[in-house]
Amino acid sequence: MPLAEMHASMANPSFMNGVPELLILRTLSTGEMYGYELVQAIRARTNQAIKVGEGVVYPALHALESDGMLRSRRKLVNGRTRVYYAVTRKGEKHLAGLVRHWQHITDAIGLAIGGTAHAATAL
Amino acid sequence: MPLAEMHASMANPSFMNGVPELLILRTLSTGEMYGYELVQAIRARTNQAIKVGEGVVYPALHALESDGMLRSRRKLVNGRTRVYYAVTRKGEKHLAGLVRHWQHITDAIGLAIGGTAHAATAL
DNA sequence: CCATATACCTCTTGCGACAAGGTATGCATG
DNA sequence: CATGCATACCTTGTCGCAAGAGGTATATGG
Repeated sequence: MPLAEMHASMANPSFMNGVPELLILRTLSTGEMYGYELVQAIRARTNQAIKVGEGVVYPALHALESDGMLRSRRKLVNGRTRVYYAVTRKGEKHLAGLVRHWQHITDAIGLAIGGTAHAATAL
Repeated sequence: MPLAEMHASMANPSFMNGVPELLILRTLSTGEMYGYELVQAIRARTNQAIKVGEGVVYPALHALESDGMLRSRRKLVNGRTRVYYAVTRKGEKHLAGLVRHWQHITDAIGLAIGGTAHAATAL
C-alpha cells in the first residue's frame, strides 16, 4: 500500500451514537447530580433497561464539562467529596438538539420497521 | 503492559448496536432483494434519514447468510449478476427478537427523555 | 472512447462504549 | 481493631461496529 498519504480521513459518526451523552444530559437537566448518583438515576429512569456504567459516565462528564455543556462544583458531604454537575445554558441547547436528532432517527427506524408491511399476503 | 494474559475478555455489545442488521433483515422480510437495491430501499424506507452504505450492507449480508439468517441465489439480469437474498425461518425469528429488543430499548429511552420532567421551577 | 450507472466486494481506520481495575473514606460488625 | 461493604471518584486497555475509501467489472449513452 502507498503509505504516502497516511495522514487523515474522516470521522465515523455512526447515526446511532451519543445515546449515553443524551441520557446523561437529560437526567442532569432534572437537577444537579454527582456521578455515582447519575449512574443509578439513569438506571432507574429507564426501568433498569439501560445501565450506563461508571466507565462511560465519568469520561463523558469530563468531556461535557470541558465543552461547556456542564458546570461542576465540589461539595463535602459526610467527609466524602462529591462533584455535582449541572447543565449550562449551552448544555440545554445541545440537549434539545440531541433529543430532536434522536426522535428523528427513531421515527425513521420505526417507520422502516412498521411501515409498509410486507407485500400482500406475505411471501 | 503485562502481555501475560492477552487471550480473552468479553464482548462489547453496546445496547445500541445492531441497527443496520435490524434494518437489513426487516427490509428483506418484505421480499427478496439484492445488495445494491437494499441500500436504496433502506434509504427510501427511512425517508432518506438513514443511509446504510455498501461497506456496511455487504459484510452484514455475508455474515447473516453464514449464520443461516439469509439464503441467497444468483440471478443473471441483463448480463449483470445479481445476488438475491431472502430471509429464512431462522432469520424471521431473529428479526422478531431484534425488533422486540429495539422497542424495549427505545421505550426505555423515550421514558427517560420524556418522563418526569425537570424539578419544579428548574434550577 | 469515455463517463455514468449498476453491481459486487474488501480493507483499514476511527470512535464509542465497556469492563476491569485502582484509590480512598465512612460505617458497621464481630 | 481489623475486615468488609457501600460510597465516591477516576483511568486504562480492549473490542467490535460502522463507515469510508477503494477496487473490479459490465452495460449504456454521448
